[in-house]
Amino acid sequence: MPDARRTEEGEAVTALILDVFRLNGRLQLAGDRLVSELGLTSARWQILGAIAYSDRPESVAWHARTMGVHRQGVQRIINELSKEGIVEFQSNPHHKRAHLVVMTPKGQELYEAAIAKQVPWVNELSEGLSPDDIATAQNVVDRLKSRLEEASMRQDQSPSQSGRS
Amino acid sequence: MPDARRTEEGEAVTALILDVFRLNGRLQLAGDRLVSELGLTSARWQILGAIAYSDRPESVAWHARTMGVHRQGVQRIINELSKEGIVEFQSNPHHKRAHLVVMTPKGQELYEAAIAKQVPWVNELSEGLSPDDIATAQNVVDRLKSRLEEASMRQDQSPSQSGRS
DNA sequence: TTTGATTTGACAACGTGTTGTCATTATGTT
DNA sequence: AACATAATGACAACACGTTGTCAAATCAAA
Repeated sequence: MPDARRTEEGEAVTALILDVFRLNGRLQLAGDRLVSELGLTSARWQILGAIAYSDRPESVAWHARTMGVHRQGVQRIINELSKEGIVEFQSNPHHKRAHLVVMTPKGQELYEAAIAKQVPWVNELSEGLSPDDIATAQNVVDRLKSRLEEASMRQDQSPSQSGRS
Repeated sequence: MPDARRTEEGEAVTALILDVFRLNGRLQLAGDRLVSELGLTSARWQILGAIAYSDRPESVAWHARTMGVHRQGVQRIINELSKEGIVEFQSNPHHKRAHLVVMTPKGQELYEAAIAKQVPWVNELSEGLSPDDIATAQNVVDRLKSRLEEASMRQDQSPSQSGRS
C-alpha cells in the first residue's frame, strides 16, 4: 500500500472534485433552462459553439476530438441539427465521406440568440466575485484537466503495461 | 437590452464554466476507469458515498434531495445495487413505503476498496498544487453552485412571475 | 498496384439522468 | 372522521453520452 492516506492537497482536491460534480449538474440545468425556449439544449449549444469557434468548416470527427468527447455523440446531435436546418454539410474535396459541418443562417441566428441570453445571465451569476479568484480557480481546474488528459493518453497508448516492476 | 457585453467577471466565469465542463467529463472518465474492475461506476460510487456519509439510514428520496438530483435516477441505481446485494432496504417504522437504504457488508467492502484506489490516485493528481489555490478554487466553485441553487429555487417557487416591472 | 492500417460515418446496445404520470401512503385541515 | 395536499416509489419515454461493430474511404508501405 503506497499511500494509505490523502495528502493535504489530495484532501483539498477531493473536496473540490465533489463540488465540481455538483456545479456541473447545476450548470447543465441552468443552461438547459436558458436556451430551452430556443429549441436548444446544453449539448446542442456546446456543439454550435465548437462550430462557431472553428476557423474553417471541419468534420464531425474533428469537432469531437477537439471537444474531448466521442464521435458518435456529436454525430447524433449534428444529424438532428441538420434535419432541423440548423447546420448543414458541405462536400469535402479532400474526403468523400467526411463532410464538413457549417451553420446555416438560421443556425447562426440561434447561436447569437443563445449568447444574448447567456451574457446577462453570466453577468449576474458572477457579480461581485473577485476576478483574481476566478482566474485562480480556472487555473486549478485547467491544470487538473490537463493532468487527467495526459494520464488518459498514457493509459490509451500503453495498455500492455500490466506487469509491475 | 440590459447588458450587451459581458463584464470582466462574466468573461472570466464563462471561461471557467467551459473548463468545468471539460474537467467534469475527464473526472467521470477517470472515475469510471478507477472503479470499473470493482463492478462500480462513477454514479454508483457517488451514491454509495452518500449512503456512507449519512449519519443514519435514509430513504431514496432523501438521498436524492441531498445530492441535488432527481429521485428517479437514484431509485433506479439503488434498485440495481439492491439486486446485487450491495445495499439493502430496512423497513421504516415511520413510513410504510419509504424504506431506508443501508449498505450490506459486501457494499461496505466495495466502498472501502474504491476509496483505497482513490487515495493514491488523487494524491498523484494533486501533487504540487498549492493548497491555497485549491481552496480558492473550491470557494469560487461552491459560491457559483450556491447561487445557481438559489436561482433555481426562486424559479421553482414562483413560476407565475412572468410579467416584468 | 496491392496490401494493411487508419479514419470516418452509420448503427445498435447500454448506462445515466430528466420529465411526466400514476397509485399508495403520510400529513395537515376542517 | 373526512377530505385535500404532499411525499414516495414504480413505471415509461426521452436526451445524452459511451462502447462496440461494421463498411466505406483514405493513406502509407511494400
